[in-house]
Amino acid sequence: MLQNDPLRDHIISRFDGMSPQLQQAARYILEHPQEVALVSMRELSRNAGVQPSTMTRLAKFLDLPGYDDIRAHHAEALRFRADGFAARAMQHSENEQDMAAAQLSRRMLQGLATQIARLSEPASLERLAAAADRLAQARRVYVLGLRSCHSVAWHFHYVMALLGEKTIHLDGPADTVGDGLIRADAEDVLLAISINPYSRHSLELAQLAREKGLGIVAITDSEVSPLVGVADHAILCSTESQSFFHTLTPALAVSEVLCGLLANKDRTAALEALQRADRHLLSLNTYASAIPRRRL
Amino acid sequence: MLQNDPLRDHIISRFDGMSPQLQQAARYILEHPQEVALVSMRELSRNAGVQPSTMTRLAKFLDLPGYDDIRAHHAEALRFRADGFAARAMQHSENEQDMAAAQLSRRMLQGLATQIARLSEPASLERLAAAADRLAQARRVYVLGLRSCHSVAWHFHYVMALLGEKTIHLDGPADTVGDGLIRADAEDVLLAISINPYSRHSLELAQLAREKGLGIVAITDSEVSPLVGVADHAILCSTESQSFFHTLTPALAVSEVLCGLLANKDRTAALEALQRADRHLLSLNTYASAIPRRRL
DNA sequence: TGTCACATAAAACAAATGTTGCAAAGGTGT
DNA sequence: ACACCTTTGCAACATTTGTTTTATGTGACA
Repeated sequence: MLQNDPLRDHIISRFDGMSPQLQQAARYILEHPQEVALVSMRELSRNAGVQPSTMTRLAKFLDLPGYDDIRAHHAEALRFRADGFAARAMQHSENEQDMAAAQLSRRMLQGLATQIARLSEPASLERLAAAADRLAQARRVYVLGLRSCHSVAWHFHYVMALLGEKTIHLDGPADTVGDGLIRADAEDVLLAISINPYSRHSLELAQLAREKGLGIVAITDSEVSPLVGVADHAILCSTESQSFFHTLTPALAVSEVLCGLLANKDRTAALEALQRADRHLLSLNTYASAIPRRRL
Repeated sequence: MLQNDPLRDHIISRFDGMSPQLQQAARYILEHPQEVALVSMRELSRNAGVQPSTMTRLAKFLDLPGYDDIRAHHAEALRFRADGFAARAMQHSENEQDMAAAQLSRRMLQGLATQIARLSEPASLERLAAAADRLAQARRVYVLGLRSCHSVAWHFHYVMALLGEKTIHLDGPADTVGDGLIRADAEDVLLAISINPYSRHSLELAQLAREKGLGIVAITDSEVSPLVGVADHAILCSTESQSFFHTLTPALAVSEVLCGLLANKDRTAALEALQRADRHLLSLNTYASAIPRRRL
C-alpha cells in the first residue's frame, strides 16, 4: 500500500464528515486503489455496493470537478508504482531492537503465508471437499475445539450460525463441555479440532461421539494425530511457527474454507440467510460505523 | 518489465505477418503495456497514431474476441505487479452457480496467503513493532474482541496467559463484558480487535477505555475504521475473502505475530514461563497423545 | 486498362460510461 | 406535528466507448 498519497490522505481526513453511502464508497476506494484505475466507475460502484452517482458525489465532496479526477489520480499512482518498482526504498529502522522485531515479524508472516499456500495442493483440496460434503449431509454438526483450538471452533460455529441452525458448539463452563452431545446420534457429525498437544478431553469426546455412531471430521496437525484414527475425514494443517508458540492461523484458514464450501453448496439460500442475519443485527443496533456517543 | 507474458509473446510471434497499421498498433502496445490498462481504446489508438478500428482488428488478428480481452489481460498483469506478489485472482466475476469446490478452496487459500504475505511490507512491520512495544510496556493488557473477533481476542489472551498474568480478556455472559475494566487506568493498555461491521459495544468500550486514560492498540481493517481515531497504534489487516464471509485469518496472524514479538522481548523469561505452564498442565493430566480409554 | 484483393479511413451503430435533476425517504430541531 | 435540510435511489441525459459497416484508396497481375 502506498503511503504518501495526498488524495488518499484527503479522503481519510474528510471521511468522518461523509454520509454513510459516501463512506462506503470512500472505504472501497481506500482499500482497492488499483481497481479505481482499472475498471469503470459503474463497475467500481457495483463492487463497492453503492449507486454510480455516489462516486460522482464523492468526487464533488472532495472538491474535485468530477470522478475522472479520482481515476486519473489513481492511474498516475499506478503508472508510477509499476515503473519505479525497483526504486522502492525500504526505510530501515535505526533502532536495533526494532530491526530484530521487523525481521521476526516478517519471518513469521511469510512462514504463515507459505503454509496456507501449501494447503492449496491438490491432496488438501480433495480432503477439504470431502470433509465439506460430509458436513453438508449431516443433520447437525457438533463443533469441538478446546484450549488453543477454541478460537477455531468458535469462529466456525459463529459463521455457520449466520447461515442457519445446523451447528452446535460444544463448550461451556463447569465441565459441561460434552453435554451438547446428549441428543446426538448417527445422523450427526462431529467436527473436532485439536492440535499437538492434544487435549485429553477433546479426544475423550471424539471417542464418545464415535461410539454414539456420529461421523467425525477432524482438523488436526499430523497424519499420526490421535484424531486421525477415529475420524472419517481428517484435514491436516501445519502448526509450526518461527516463534515460541504453535500457530493456529492455518487451522483457522481451513475452517474458513470449510465455511465457504458449505455456503457454496446453496448460494442463494446462503445469501438469503445472511441477509436475514443482517436485518436482525441491524434491528438490534448491533453495529456502528463511528464511535457512538457515550451513554450516561 | 515482466517477461512471462503469453499474450506479449503471441503479439511478437505474429508481428511479422501484420499489416503496417497493425504493426504500429502492436508496437505501441508492446512498448506501453500499462497504458493499455489505464486509458480507453480510442485514446490509446490516438497515442499510437492509428484508427480505433485498428485496435479491434488487431485483437481479431490475434484470434481474440475483441479488444477488451487485450485490455483485461494487461489490467490483470498490472494488478499483479502492483502488489508485487504472485497469485492474485481477486475478481468477483464468478457467477457460476456451482463453482467447483476445489477451485473455490484454492482461490480462498491463495487469497489468504497473499493477504498475509502483504502484511510483511515495511509499513505493516513498523506498526507491528510499535504496537508490540506499547503492549510490552503496559502494566496490564485488556483484550477486547466481540462477535467474529472473539476468536482472535481469545487466542491472543490464551497464548499470553501461558506467559504470565498480564492480559485480561474482556468477555463474559449477562452483559458483563466491560466489567473487567473496572480497575483499569492509565498504566494499562486496551488491545481492541474489531472489523467491519464494527460492533457498537466494542466501540463504546474502546471509548470508555480512552476516557479512563488507557493506551489503545487496535487490530482493525481500514484506515477509516472508527477504532483508528481512538487508538494510539492501529494495525490494519484485510478481511476480504473470495467467499461470502469476511476472513479473520489475517487478523489472527497479526495477533500471533504480536504474541511472538512480546515473547521475544525476554526470551528466557518466556521460555521459563512456558515450561512452568507445561508442568502445570502435565500434572493436571490435560493432554494425551492417544485416544484415552473411556472412563466408565 | 481493368479488376481483384487487400489495407486503411471514415462514418454509423448500439452499448456503456459519467453526470445531473428530481422526488421519495430519513433525520433534526422547534 | 410540522417544516426544514440532508441523504439516497432512480431515471434520464449527453458523451464516450468498442465495434461494425461502408467507402476510399493502393498495389499486383493479366
